[in-house]
Amino acid sequence: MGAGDPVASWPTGRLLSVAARLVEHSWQEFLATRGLTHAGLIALHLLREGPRTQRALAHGAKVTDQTMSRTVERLHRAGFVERGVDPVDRRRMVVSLTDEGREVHAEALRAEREEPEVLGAVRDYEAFRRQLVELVTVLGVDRTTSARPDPRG
Amino acid sequence: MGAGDPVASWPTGRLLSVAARLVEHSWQEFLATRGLTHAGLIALHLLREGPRTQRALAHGAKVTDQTMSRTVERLHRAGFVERGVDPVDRRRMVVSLTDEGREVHAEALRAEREEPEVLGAVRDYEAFRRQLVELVTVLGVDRTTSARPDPRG
DNA sequence: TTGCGTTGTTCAGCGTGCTGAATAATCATG
DNA sequence: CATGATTATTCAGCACGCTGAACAACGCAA
Repeated sequence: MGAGDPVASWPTGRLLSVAARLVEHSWQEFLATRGLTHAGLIALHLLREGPRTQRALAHGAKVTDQTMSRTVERLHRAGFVERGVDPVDRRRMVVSLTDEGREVHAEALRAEREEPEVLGAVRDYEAFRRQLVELVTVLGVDRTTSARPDPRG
Repeated sequence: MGAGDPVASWPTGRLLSVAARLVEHSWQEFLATRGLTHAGLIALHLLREGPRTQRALAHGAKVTDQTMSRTVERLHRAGFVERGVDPVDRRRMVVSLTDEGREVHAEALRAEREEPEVLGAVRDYEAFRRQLVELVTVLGVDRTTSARPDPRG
């Protein structure tokens, strides 16, 4: 029994963090058996409508460029994405899905739809999600390397 | 502008994870200037009513023993906790707050109360928190090393 | 063309989570 | 008392987030 700790007294950030871990944990088996990870899955998701640069992926996933760099590298090692230098701007890496990547992402979407079992714990699930989306949208305006508040003096 | 990524289509686990990061990020300055971290703060919080073993802390924080081991080690290095071997059971490490630890925790509590600015993004904040608490409570029954579902045959 | 600021990616290093495995102390048994 | 299982902690190693810094390619201006 999980006794003795009044979770209700935790700061919201910690609640979110623990909730995230617990929910993502329920995906571990699915992901592990496919050689995929949470971070990778979001990148795949962002690539579903066509190739993107790493920076675009980082921005879309709301992580830093550095983090996305490693995520893409991992996805590439696993064979889920292809990377190539953008001929127009050779600084850029253009990332695109492989067939395997597209396949595993489709499978994840299916599993996602079929397994909301875990979230049965939440009463008004839709409202809860809306609030999360709102929070992420408002706070997550920028999560890139250059996160200066005011570039102009 | 945070454009081009329909956050609303993300899986809930990822939404939680990003929300957690964004909210915790808003605490970074406070924590960094005190040589404290998110993980450490929860441990301090759990110690406010007296000494605890590391395992108890891990259980309370819903992390593994291994993770708590490092967290406590860091807190100790920073001078916020004292560790000692339990004379009754010499396997156990008994962790207790130092004066500095108690002080910084009190300060954090104050700051927490004064700065819900960030969460202004959430409409029904109290309901949101209740849902989080519920989620964590239901899913987070056990997060220890020994996570066998049913010890009895 | 040279020079310099900007941009896109990567490297280094740290904190926090995990799993698996080692170690040490305790408990339970013979 | 020896033996083995359990318990509490730690070590090793990985994933994923961050910051700071390095680097190459681009863009613009002199």
